[in-house]
Amino acid sequence: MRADAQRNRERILDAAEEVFAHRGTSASTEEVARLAGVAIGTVFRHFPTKDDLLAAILKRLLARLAEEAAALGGADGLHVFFRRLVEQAAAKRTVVDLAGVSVPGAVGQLGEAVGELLRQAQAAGTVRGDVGRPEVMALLVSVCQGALQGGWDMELQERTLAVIFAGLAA
Amino acid sequence: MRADAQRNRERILDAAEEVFAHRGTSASTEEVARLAGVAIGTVFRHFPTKDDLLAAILKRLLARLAEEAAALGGADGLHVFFRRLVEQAAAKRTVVDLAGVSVPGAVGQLGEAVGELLRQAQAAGTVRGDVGRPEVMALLVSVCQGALQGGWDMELQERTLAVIFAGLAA
DNA sequence: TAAGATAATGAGTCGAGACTCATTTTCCAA
DNA sequence: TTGGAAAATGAGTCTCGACTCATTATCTTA
Repeated sequence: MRADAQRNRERILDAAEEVFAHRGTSASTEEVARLAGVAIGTVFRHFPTKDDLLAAILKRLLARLAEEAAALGGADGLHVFFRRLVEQAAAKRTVVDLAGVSVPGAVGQLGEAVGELLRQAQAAGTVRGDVGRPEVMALLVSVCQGALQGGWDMELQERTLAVIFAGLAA
Repeated sequence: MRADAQRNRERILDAAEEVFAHRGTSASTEEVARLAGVAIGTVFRHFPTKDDLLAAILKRLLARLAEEAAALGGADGLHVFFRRLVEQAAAKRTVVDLAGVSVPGAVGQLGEAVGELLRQAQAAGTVRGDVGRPEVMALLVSVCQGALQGGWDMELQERTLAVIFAGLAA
């Protein structure tokens, strides 16, 4: 791959992440191109359809989250991760909007990391033993969606998470 | 209002609810007209913009939910309502998609009804006293969103709600 | 029942945004 | 350097869906 192509690909991904985070996935490809400082044709050379572009940034986002999750651990790693995700969701739209797009494997990777956080929390006695990974993932997704939608303030976020943490607690 | 106009208005609302529930709010007005057995111009005579149509069915939906909530009560009325909402969300998309549209008053009405359910549950000792209406509403919205997105099966739904109920429990 | 008001019709306008491609520019290997 | 392959450009095409309006049909009241 030529050097300029590589560079532009990165720029486009960065711009897309920014634009879609603020305006939602219905923002136009044109706008992404403008922010990336690139012609629209260039965007479509790298990502033949808009969905390809969305899938690419979703993959990046999920990988990044999985990495973050993997870096945490201990008794309250799961709690920290929960809180962090919700904060991101409230600020940006991307992760949440993207649920329609499918990126084989990427979700699984995040699931693994969350599963590990859950295991550690259970080992530390912070979380009940009979809670499974699926419902933790479901709760994560739900709360992100809710936070995005409702535009929660800090207090509401705390109170809502408090209920969920209480439900998870041993 | 002429009799035919009244009849068509109802047909359009019913059709819109059906169409948007299945295909999401991005379904075309054309399709609503087709299902209602009416020309597209008729839809726009009754609802000048698509948003007006969306607002109208949202208002109906919220009123219906508020009514349902008001009809419940007792120690586990809140739990029943939770479960019912989540089931609806998993089957239809409308309520959830519509979060962008605003219908002054309608949400407040639902909030009242849920607040009453919460009060009764707390009086019966089924729910902790320090839980407030805002976080209950937030949880409701979140779980509906999550269920819609994730296409939860029965088991996942139960397990997820179990965590939340445990968090609410006294 | 007939006139006039109200409503329905649906082909057509308009704008937006995804995507194309002939042309021009940039890179890089020899 | 330079030739040719790879990439970028951006005006233009195409589709889709919201919305309009001149015309036709239907209701209702006197």
